[in-house]
Amino acid sequence: LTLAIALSLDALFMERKTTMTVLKIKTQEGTFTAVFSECGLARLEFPQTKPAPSARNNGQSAPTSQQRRWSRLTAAALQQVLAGKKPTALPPLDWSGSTAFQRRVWKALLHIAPGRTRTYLQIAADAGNPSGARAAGNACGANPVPVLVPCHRVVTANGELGGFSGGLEWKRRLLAREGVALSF
DNA sequence: ACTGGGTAAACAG
DNA sequence: CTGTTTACCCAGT
Repeated sequence: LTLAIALSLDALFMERKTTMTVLKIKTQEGTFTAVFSECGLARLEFPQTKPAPSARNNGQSAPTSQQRRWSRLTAAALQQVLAGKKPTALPPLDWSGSTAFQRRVWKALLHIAPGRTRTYLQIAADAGNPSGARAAGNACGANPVPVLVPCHRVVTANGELGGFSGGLEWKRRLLAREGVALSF
């Protein structure tokens, strides 16, 4: 019963899936891939070391002028965070499809200043669930816009690094840029 | 250093 | 709804 309802809702969502445009963003650290919807930046991918996995740069619709503007905002913000600074502006973020808990977690991440860290437990509390540290970790792992939404500033309560969707090397590098002393 | 119980959220079936 | 999987935490060995 509930399964059937879930399936039909899913079908509805699939039906109104918006077209995404994919743009490359060059930095000193490599070429990032940004995916824009009509609502804003939906995803940011780290430079791909190996092949070209984002298979679809081909059949995309041309970026709107708005999306080109968002792309410039994204590029500028990216440079600033990579330099260890707080970005002066962010593009609008498309968090559609995420849960309320995830959005609360991601919003809390935006309040962590460069050079500061916060634990999964603290983020869970920020998001309104003090016993949800593990769930907060899951939400961080599902963050579609790493770097700009600084999930790399979240570490474990016992002083370890925790995980990182883009690979722990990136997490270490980003924290080092911000002057965070790493003891691992 | 390791283990086990507690805990929450997303997901597949 | 049940089971499985986590980027966790804490108190015991």
